Amino acid sequence: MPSFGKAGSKTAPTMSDVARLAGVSAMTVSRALRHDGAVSQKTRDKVLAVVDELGYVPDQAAGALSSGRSGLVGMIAPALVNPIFGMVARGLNDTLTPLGLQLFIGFSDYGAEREEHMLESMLRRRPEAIAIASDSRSERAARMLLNAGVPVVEFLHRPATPIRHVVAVDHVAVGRAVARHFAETGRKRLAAIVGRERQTSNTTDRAEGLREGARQAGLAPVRLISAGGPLALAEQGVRAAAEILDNLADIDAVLCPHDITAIAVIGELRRRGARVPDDVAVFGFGDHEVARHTLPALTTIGFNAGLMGVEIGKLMINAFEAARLGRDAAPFNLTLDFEVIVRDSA
Amino acid sequence: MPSFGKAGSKTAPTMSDVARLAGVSAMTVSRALRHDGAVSQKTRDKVLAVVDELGYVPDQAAGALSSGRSGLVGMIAPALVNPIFGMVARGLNDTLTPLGLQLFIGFSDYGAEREEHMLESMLRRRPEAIAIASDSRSERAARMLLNAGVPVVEFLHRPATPIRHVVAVDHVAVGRAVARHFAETGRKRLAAIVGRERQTSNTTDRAEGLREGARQAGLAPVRLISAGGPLALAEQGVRAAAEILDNLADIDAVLCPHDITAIAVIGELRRRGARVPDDVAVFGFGDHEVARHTLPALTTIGFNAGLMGVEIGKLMINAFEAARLGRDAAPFNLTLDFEVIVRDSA
DNA sequence: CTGAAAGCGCTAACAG
DNA sequence: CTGTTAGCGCTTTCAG
Repeated sequence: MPSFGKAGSKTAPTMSDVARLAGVSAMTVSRALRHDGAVSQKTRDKVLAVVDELGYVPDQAAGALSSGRSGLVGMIAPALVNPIFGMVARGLNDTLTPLGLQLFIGFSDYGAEREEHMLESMLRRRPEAIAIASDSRSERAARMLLNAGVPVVEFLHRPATPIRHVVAVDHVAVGRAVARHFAETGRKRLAAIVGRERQTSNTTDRAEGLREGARQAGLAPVRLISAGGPLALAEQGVRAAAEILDNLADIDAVLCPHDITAIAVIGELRRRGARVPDDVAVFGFGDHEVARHTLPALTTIGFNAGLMGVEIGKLMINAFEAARLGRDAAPFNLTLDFEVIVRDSA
Repeated sequence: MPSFGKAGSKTAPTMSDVARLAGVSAMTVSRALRHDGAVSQKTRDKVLAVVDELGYVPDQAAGALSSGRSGLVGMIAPALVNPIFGMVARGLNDTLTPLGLQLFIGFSDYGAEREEHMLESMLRRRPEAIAIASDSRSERAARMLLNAGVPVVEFLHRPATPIRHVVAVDHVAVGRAVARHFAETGRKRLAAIVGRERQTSNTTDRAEGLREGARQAGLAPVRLISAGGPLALAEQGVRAAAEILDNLADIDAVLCPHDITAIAVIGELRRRGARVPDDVAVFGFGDHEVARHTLPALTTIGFNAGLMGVEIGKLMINAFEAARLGRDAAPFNLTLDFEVIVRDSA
């Protein structure tokens, strides 16, 4: 009777346990399991039978250490509860899985400090590529990204000085498109809800576009409503609606950071007696799956978040290929289309 | 000038590089970095200075291999886009972070096969604990969980035969509570939207409770509407509403698997001329942040998903502690409270 | 408080 | 097609 490990011990079987029972070397087990190199069908079958019998699961930490490939791709996003990031993650994951790569996700909770921490713990795992959507970023985090030595893809929002690759939506253009819609539908005094004060983010970019558009259309200057802090999406809407009613009573159109926020704005506005869109037109962002079902149905901006994930993945694959050939992939800058979806709220 | 690695090479600095530059042994660097054992303040400072200068980031694969601790906790959930899981992840993550553990998340997309795959790739990383919410589960997956050798916490739904620990909501009780509400508000013919045919899941459990409650209240037998497949939440609602209008015209109350589904049901019902709640009362699940803001505001079931994550984490910590003492943590079975939140849709 | 030796479980690079 | 040898970069264990 073959023995491996101490009898009755709970330690997981190792590759040499499998090798011994299969009557081959550990190297052959390794090859059989990875479909690497050539292993005769007969040998492979025997190995796989033992693997199955033992319930052997290879230890990837050991494999990673030895091969220098962690099999991990990191993604850092501001929040998991924002479904846009969930969809991006899904698209990215689907693109990476066929390559044997796993997606490792971290949330920064919209904080530069937390993001920096997340990034550092992610780097400890030696990811083979990094996708990151930053809301704000510390200098140290930027430096880490620059020196990561692996492909970095910033997404959703194009930073002023990108690390290298970017897959984004042109948020300024979104803001302009929204301004155009508001102008065409007779709105005069626009407002935009933005995150708290920051260098620049997608909400401030859209606000900037809205401002430009408003100016061009000869409308009053756009008012900014700060949602303040990393609040839940709906909570931001409640605050913003209160702000409009209490301090910005002349506003007749508002652009929200997210559809969920827009729904809350509408709800709160209505609760306090204002009519939507009659008194205030409300514009969402993201075309969340419920946007078409609410009353009023949301006028919003749609873009393909899943595709965004897929494109991020393709960029990474491309960069891997370039690295394999000893080159650096040229910085790639992809702007995804968006769509103005006019429904009933604006 | 000290040298480490090949000049100009892009390989990340290792612990011995740090050690050499700091004039100490690698072991001392290791200790200084982990605040483990005793290192004089002076030595520690010197080490940290070098670490900073080099931008050294320890390789956790090596650490994991050597220490036998991966620093990872795995979580497997059906879908990332369902915000309930995002909130659980957040609570769990917050509980684990202070212990230096990272959460590694995988999505099964509501498929047993995918779940099995996810679980296997997760096991390769040797997680120190596993949280899993299964919609359906293969036998092999169940075996893997049983033999994982680390604490396993099943959550959200209590399976018929739990692996060990469970943190769940009593979905049958939820169903009964909903039936009670429907009965008290004069509804006679109830329906429940459930996932596709499966052994048992939280939607089928709630349907079961609804059925019991209806029977007790002397109402007609509950009709089941199969949402079919791993559809998006809203899409399920659209299908279900169509089913009601086309084939179940006498239904006057419906329980939905999720608030997002409920919103879609209401939207579609209304689009096709039915009134909510007058013709059909619609009950959601989850108390999503928008539930209180929609028109009509959603009547739904609320429970604290973040707390669920926290409790899962506490259970794990408890199990770690037990293991440290050479014992096995007794199976723990936690049922979280829920709340019937009556608003306008039912 | 610090260091030296040994090895975690795998895979790269050669041999045969 | 298969095996051997040598590490990967840390941490454990045991000395000092």
